[in-house]
Amino acid sequence: MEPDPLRDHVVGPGPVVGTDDGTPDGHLPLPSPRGRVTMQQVAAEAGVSISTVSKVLNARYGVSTATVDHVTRVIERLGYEASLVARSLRNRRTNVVGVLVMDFEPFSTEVLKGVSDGIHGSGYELIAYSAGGHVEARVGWERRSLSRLMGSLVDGAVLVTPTVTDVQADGPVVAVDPHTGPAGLPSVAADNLQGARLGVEHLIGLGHTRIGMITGRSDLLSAQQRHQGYCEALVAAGLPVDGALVRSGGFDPEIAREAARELLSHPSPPTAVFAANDLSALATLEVATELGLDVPRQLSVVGFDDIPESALADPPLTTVQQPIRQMGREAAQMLLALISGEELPHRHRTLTTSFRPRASTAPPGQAS
Amino acid sequence: MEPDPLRDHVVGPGPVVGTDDGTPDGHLPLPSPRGRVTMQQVAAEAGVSISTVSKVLNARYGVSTATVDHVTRVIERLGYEASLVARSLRNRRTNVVGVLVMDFEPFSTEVLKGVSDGIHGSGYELIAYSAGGHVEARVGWERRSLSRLMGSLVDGAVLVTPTVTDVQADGPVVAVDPHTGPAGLPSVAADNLQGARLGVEHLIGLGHTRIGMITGRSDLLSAQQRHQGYCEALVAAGLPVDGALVRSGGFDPEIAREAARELLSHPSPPTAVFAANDLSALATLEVATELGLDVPRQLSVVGFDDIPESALADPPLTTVQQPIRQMGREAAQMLLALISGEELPHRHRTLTTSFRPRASTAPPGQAS
DNA sequence: CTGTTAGCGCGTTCAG
DNA sequence: CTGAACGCGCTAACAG
Repeated sequence: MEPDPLRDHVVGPGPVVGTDDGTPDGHLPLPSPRGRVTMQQVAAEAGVSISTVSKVLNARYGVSTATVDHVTRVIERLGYEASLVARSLRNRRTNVVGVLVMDFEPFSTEVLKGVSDGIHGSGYELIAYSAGGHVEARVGWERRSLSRLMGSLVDGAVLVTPTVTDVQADGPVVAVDPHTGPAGLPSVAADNLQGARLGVEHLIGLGHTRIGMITGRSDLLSAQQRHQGYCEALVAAGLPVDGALVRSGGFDPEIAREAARELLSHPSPPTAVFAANDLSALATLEVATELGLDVPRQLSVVGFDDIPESALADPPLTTVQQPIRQMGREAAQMLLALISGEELPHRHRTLTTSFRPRASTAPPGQAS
Repeated sequence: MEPDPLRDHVVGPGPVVGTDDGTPDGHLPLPSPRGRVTMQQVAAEAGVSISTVSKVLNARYGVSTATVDHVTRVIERLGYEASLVARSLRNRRTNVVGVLVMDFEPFSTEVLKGVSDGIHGSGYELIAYSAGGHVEARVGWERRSLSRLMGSLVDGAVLVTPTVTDVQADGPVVAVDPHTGPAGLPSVAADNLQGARLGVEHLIGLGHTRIGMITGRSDLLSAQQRHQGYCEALVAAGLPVDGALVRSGGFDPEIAREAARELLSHPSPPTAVFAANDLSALATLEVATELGLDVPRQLSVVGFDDIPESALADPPLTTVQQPIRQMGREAAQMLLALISGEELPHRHRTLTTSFRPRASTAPPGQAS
């Protein structure tokens, strides 16, 4: 525990680690014995055959204790570890589950944490994969990812906000915040309809009558339901549903920013905005600041999700909480059940949402 | 945009998707032609050979336009996508970078977001891998993970809070929040020493004289430096450094909770606690609540990290901010440079920290 | 008890 | 212009 002043103890630049066996131009990537230790090398070093090493690794019967000991020692010394890839190619089972996301943003990473919780202690390892937000493949990324991973790298997968509904699951797959349409995949979702009503009713309760909305990715059930909840709450309060106050934000900060700009530049702008997710709400807050609008005195903003970031906003965002992390946990449990061939008690799980008042909402017209 | 009332449109339980071709007991996992579409099938369907399909996929010369067209169509129709695993095994390059973490907790997921930002538009895909917090392998998990992935699945890796220093990098590797000891790996870190001083000086400035600390994982440079900063700040203010007020929390909520309990049950307990990371600080807040202590009136708490969750705490946590996400970005850039064989301008990058006052600190003795 | 052999799915020569 | 053959690292049958 003796604190030692090692900082900046830089031992010279040294040779860069990079492509040490310079394969000049991707011309002939010879399988030169690089850093990776393979079974081949272990076998050679130990003076046994490859299959013996394999047997030792997998604790198969038919190997003398002496050999086991010897090989084990060599493995230790060489720091050998089986290549996940090679093993996956050979075996049907990999003991790895995947979380497939379009991008690593707050929602998907919260789900990831939940899935991580959910598989804890199950002996499974976890891989999260993102196709990198390639623009060309915004629709259908999950089919691509699934094809690339499922059945070879992972035993099952959790799909976060998939863009299509007809993902022919070649294996155990669970969707979180699923696509709209006849429920195909087993899924976990929040009660978006009720949540949206909670959020909008709060604004109505404060006295707002011109309430705008920035909607989400129109292909997602959640986005549709949040929009529907918005409409229902307005109707229930006897307020008109004005299409001019609704803009699409696509669950995307950039698009939402543009939507907010349009909404707030309206001749008679809304005094409150309900955003379909927190990222859009946060974007709205930024736009409001740009336009010199004071939140919440001149503009109220309500989000949806309650991602951790929303509390960091200025002002802290009033939002509708959905238990994202728990959704991940549930999805993990369903997935594990599917993998082990169990019957699911329910193919679709809906968790309740709750209202989280913070500081981005207030009664209208305090500007005067 | 027509909201449609599809919720709970459950189309009956239906047969579970599970192990459809029931391999009874893992006995003989025959390579039965399962869901996954392979090149073999594409070739058969298109009436060409496998290699032709491969050439079409990789846009190689030597295939007639007609064939290309035909094969492409079949690929489309079958929804074929090359298996990442098989391809990785064959090729040296995979166009995938990895983020290797011990566990998916707030810090590592923030780094993940940063890396994701950093590789955006580079054409690389991103995989995050966690060995699942297997208890047996708490030390040395990174060597294991690295061996399993590097050189076959990923072209390079970002290691988050590695436990050992001698990771013989068989390839491009960058560490975030590195291990203590002579700087081996290229790394990205925050100025922990200064940050810790900022946090403790704040407490001293408020008038605290009995300031406890919950330290971090003693093998990490960051933890050591934060402890050192704590000591230095006390000494600089002429305060005694009391070992009885220091407990190890190991950057782990459970351990930290225990440490906090001990610290606060001390005969003459500290009036303020500086925790080596936010997770520990959050645990301390919980313990304080359990013990009926009012924060910040009876106890002040300062954390370190500024993970998004810290603002959600009750009360919102005063902490030292380190730019975690940016650290991920920097690490990604360094990694990409290493992969493409460039020389690094600097092997070690240190980012500055800043103080984030929130509501978990106040002058001492307001309880009276 | 140990070594040999045959692929897993794909990319890449090298002959037809 | 196309197809057969080989090997990436590993595992599971089958011989020795």
